[in-house]
Amino acid sequence: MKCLLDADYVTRNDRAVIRLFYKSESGREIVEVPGFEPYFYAVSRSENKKLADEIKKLPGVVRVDEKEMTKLKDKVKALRIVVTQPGEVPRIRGEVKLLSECRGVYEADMPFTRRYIIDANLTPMENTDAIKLNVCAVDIEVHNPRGEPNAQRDPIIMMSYADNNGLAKVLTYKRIDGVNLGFIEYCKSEADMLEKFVKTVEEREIDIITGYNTDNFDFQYMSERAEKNRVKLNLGVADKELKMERRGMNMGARVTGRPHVDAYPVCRRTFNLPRYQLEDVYHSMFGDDRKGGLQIKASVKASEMHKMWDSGKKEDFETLAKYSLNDAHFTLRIALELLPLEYELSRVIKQPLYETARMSSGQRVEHLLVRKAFEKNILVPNRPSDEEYDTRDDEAYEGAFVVDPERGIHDNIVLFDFRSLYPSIIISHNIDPATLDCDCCKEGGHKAPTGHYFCMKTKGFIPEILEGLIKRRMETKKAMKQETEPGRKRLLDVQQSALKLLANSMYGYYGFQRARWYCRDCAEAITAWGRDYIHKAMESAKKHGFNVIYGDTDSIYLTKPEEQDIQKIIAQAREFQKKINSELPEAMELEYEGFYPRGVFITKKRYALIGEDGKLTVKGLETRRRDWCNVAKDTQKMVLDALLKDRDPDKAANIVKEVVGKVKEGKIPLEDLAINTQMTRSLGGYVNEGPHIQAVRKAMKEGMEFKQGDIITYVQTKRGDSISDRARIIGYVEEGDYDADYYINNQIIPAVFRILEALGYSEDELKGLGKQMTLGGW
DNA sequence: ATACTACGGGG
DNA sequence: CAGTACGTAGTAT
Repeated sequence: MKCLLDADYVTRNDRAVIRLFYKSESGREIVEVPGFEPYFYAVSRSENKKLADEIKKLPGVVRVDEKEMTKLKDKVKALRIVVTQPGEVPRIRGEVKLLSECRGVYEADMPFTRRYIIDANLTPMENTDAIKLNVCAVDIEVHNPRGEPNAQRDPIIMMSYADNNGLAKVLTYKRIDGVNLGFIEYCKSEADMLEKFVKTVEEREIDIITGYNTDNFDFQYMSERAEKNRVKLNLGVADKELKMERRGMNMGARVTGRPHVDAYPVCRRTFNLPRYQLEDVYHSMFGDDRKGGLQIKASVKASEMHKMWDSGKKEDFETLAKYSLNDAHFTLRIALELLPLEYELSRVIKQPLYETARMSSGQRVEHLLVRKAFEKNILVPNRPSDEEYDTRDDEAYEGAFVVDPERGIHDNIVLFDFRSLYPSIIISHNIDPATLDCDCCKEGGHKAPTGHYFCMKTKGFIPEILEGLIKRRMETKKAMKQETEPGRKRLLDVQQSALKLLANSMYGYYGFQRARWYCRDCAEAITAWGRDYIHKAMESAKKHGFNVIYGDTDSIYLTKPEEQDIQKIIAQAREFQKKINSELPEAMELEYEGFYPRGVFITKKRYALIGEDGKLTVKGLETRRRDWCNVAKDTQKMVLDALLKDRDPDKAANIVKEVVGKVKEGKIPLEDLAINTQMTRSLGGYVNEGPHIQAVRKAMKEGMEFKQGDIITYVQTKRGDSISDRARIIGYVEEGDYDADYYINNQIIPAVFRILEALGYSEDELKGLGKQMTLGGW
């Protein structure tokens, strides 16, 4: 019994060798597989032999043979081009593309290891119920006296570690008299600390490394510090060095053989929260229960950290160490909760955990399809070119059904989710790019409300996969009901959720502009059919005496203003749900998603809800970004609280007026007006120089230095012509020297008006200029 | 109107 | 390293 944790390849004697990293009951195992050959496909215009002969002449080509494949609706004899090395593929595919007889190349952009896992039909992360995986969490603290830490200058001061076998410790290299914390392991230096961390991972036989934002911060930072200290971060199995790789615009920290799972992107996908700071996520999952961490609350502001380190005080140092360890504990607990689903997704998609834990829902679907395409000899469509992407972007369709909300505050809201609707529609109407407007069903196909039709004779590739997922889910749910052992039951529950996730992503995939199997007509047909059902559900809700206050794509929000008793409202909603589900086709289901005591609805896609536990769900309104000043962010928060917690719109409006008044009087401290924006490129690299760059240019004349990657903290002053011209680095601004109009009109009002406009307030009124003039007033 | 630039988490 | 996110919003032009 084995569990495939990871895979990569190395090149030996100019040949690629696949390495598979397993964990079994008896320990670790690395299996090497030589002899797997890189290949891709080409399709000729008409003469396969002519094309094959030309390809065979190209250097690096080992051989060319024919393979019968399905290309969308057609059968083609594709040329399978085997080459010497994975790295040769880009060059050879480019040369093949240029041949006049070549119509197109396919599957020439698939990373070698992924190709192997598919072709060899491997499943990663099997047997995680039987083989215990050792999981650790890591967190670092750095010395950051100048705000944003800079790895070239600021050392790591502490590293905390916690694993699922009970070891938790803080590594650090500063000794302070009187400190007696059992969990501290003292190191000689930063370099020694880094090495001790690597040693810990090795000795504890860690299989999965987790952290929070470790892709873009901790490991990136460790990696730079290690280089600076001339030590190697050989965290991987077989002394493989930690490798930072570009994944889109983000980084990924890759540890060979011990998959690194950054819990942050996982949380982003799994939960819908207003913020995703470690503390927020922990509390939303476990409430105030701190048993996962220390009993002591130790919260430290980022800006205080270096002071606490430098002070040399026993208390400061202890607080810092406890805080650090606490974060590792929190991360570990969050990760242990989320990992089972990630393991399951890795199994279903059949790609390594490191990859699947970073995939968006569109990518997950795509990899599943690529795998199934291999099994069915279907030629995988190419990813869209930039031009094709732009075309798809322009043809963005009015797909989703969104009802304009009833603006304002609503009480006692019941939310139903209609998501399984779309999978059912795809299956029952056989919606697939290859069944779309087929030649055989011009009469009698599945006629969509959009005018297109879908084949009745041949089952489509995607509907078939979807049906498989749903059948599997039904079986899993059935088994779950019969299962009595809690551990096994939980496992089945995770399995069915993974299948549900994938099934529910299929519709979105058709409309996903980067999809290989993108199909706008399919997506449109799905929503068109969906509208019929959602309308039906809404009508039925109305008959049951509910108000439909809002609906978007697959969800409906209901209220019953005349009923005060919450239990009765929920009971009646359940009754409605039962009724509608009895009328819907069997596979379709309206699900109860939750009850919200209150919500404020503004426009489509913009609303805020408060749950029974006091948690806010905010959609399309948030200004919690570093390029908004604190005054704007804080005012928005106060407004939402006044509306949702106190149900008092006038209080909300008065808060705004009060803040606006203070801004006008020049009473707001500069730090609350500071705007932070990253300088993402070097100075010469800008075509348009926004406020932060112009502030930088002025400060440079005064002798300050800036470089790419710096976070620019600036204030809008009164001095200058345009907005950009008036921006100044905060250090060159006196208290009170700020552009009140800018802060009112471009920060505070935009942040709150998008909420308060729904309640009938005018901008002028919020600015304290009195009620809006009506025409009658003239 | 269109192009460019930035946000998120982490300390 | 056979691949380079995402969806949205403000400011400049």
